[in-house]
Amino acid sequence: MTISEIAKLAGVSSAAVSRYFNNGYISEEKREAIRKVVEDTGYRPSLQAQTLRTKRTKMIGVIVPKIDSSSVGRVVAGITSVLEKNGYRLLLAVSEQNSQKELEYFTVFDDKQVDGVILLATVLSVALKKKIKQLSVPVVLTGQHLSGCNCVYHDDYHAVYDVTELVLSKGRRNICYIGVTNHDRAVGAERLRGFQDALAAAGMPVLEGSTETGGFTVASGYEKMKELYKKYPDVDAVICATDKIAVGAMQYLKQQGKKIGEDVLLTGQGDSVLAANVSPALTTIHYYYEESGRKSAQMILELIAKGTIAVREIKLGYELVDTYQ
Amino acid sequence: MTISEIAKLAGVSSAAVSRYFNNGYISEEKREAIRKVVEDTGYRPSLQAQTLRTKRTKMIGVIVPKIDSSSVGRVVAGITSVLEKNGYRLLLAVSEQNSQKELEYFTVFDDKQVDGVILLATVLSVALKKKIKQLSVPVVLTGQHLSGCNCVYHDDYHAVYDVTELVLSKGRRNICYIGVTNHDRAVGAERLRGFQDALAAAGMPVLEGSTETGGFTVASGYEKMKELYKKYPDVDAVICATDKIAVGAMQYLKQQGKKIGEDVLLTGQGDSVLAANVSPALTTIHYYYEESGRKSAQMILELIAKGTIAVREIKLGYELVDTYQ
DNA sequence: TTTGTTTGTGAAAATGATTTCATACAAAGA
DNA sequence: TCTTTGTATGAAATCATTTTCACAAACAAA
Repeated sequence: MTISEIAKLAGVSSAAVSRYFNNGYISEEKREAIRKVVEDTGYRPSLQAQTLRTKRTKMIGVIVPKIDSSSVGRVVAGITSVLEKNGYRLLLAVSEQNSQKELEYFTVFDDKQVDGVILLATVLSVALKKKIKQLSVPVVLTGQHLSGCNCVYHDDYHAVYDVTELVLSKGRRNICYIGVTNHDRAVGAERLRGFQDALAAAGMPVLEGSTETGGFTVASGYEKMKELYKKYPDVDAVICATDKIAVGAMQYLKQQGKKIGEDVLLTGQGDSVLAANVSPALTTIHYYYEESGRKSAQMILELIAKGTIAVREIKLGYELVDTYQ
Repeated sequence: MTISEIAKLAGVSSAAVSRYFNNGYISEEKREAIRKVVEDTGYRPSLQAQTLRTKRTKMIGVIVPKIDSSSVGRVVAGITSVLEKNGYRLLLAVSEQNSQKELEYFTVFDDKQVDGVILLATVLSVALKKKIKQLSVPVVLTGQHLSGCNCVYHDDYHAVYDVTELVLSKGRRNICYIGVTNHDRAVGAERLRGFQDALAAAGMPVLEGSTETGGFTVASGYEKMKELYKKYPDVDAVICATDKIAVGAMQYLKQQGKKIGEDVLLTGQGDSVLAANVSPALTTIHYYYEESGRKSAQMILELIAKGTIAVREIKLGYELVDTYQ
């Protein structure tokens, strides 16, 4: 079924049918005739043809570092909920934390494949930043702050600052930290800085070699905890950059006979199902992942609708989930 | 940059340029001229126009019940890996376990939006089955068996049969079961049946009210365990349909002072990160989720390439992960 | 020499919509 | 009365490609 067949059946021109669908001028009489034919035939305009003509694909490209992650899942859920209400669809690309792939997907999306791109970023390489600036479709960055670029991110710094203060307030003094690469500004650099500044503000030195850097996995948490423990057997608290890392650390400490929550306080971040169900449950930080997804989606739709708007950088808050009360 | 501009620059017709890209007849001389111009301009054909003309979108629609799930994540990762190698992209739709939405997405995808659909199914309603049959693009069903329909699924029945035997072999006799709705054939009905048949084969009765049915969440596992415990305070093993459910059950049993792995054996399914990191680690079943994704993707690409082929129903195996040795 | 096959070419049709344009009528305002 | 404005219409152009078609040339087989 094409628009001209519908037009013929309704006794009007194809332009009239197009106007019928796009709120153009159309008399009540013809509107009714078209409505009837459309209803009878179940006709729906071809999206491909619309796209070719209007240059709008009604799709948003979403690039995620990995799919099997609770934080990513929550952000995507937020994005989906907004896009759906607005008749947009989500084209998913999984970069597998490979910056080369990330760039490739950007190129693919630039090719008028999508009307906008939401990037759940980890590492913002120079090449990536450059690409973002020169992309022909609007971009929203989620999870990282990049000044001059539309983004929605979390207050990682203050979150970790607060959780470190919390640990200090419980009298802990031998505090270690397990984080991730500084190339990841939000999860790596900012969280570490929050830890360091909170210690400094309390007049405590950051102990030599008391911070370790590893990957995003349980296994990495385990390994890094092992190394810390060699250097600091009297460690009484460990702040971790993610829940998974904290769970790995917990495994190692338990093996050493440490009682978590008593001998050693352990904190994660992300408020995942995992954090709530290890025992004892992890003290963790709840970030508003769904909200960041919703905000990102709203922002990209706004950018598409209004062309360029003033750059907005949205910082979301957090909640402390304290299980050691 | 359009194909005719390229043609003009290369001194050939637009048809020649099209043939250049699509392996049609073209002389060495012109091929070289076109190659040069294409290289200089960085021209890439418009996907929208190609789609309109060829009716091929180079996209596969993937419908998932939810995104924040480790099993779904793993299947999608498998799908992505195969699609990517073949120049296809993945259009993701999240049904949020809402069968109405599932149907809607099917309709949207049917509209020549995608070249094929992979459905990670939970409940196969009559309406859904009907829709699958009459869809104009090929469909592959993942995670559920539907005879006469291309599908990739797991041997849920024997997996649970085996794990139940394992529990029996450890001398347990008061065994309960927490599952999910029978409307989900694979996770609900088949797994329960495996449990029941294993008991029957061992000459044991399935105790009155010893099987509970709830949702897919930790909270549901907790609640259902509570109810079972009221009826069977001397329960010595609980088989659960998923890891999350098992973790919920574990929480309740621990609160009752039960030692997991001694007083009560507890088994989950899915071999998730969660299962490995609660303590004690859950005995669980590893299903080949990534493989099911890869197989599904291969199948859908084959269906697209060759038109209809003989229906294939692929059953994948499993591994027992026994932590109570 | 004729016939057939393979290779090569560009003009033009086709894909299915939106949008521009030219035109027309009626009502409102000056 | 004359001009403006808003509503309404369909023919035709447009979007960027692939595909069909008609036609040639080259070469082999009959």
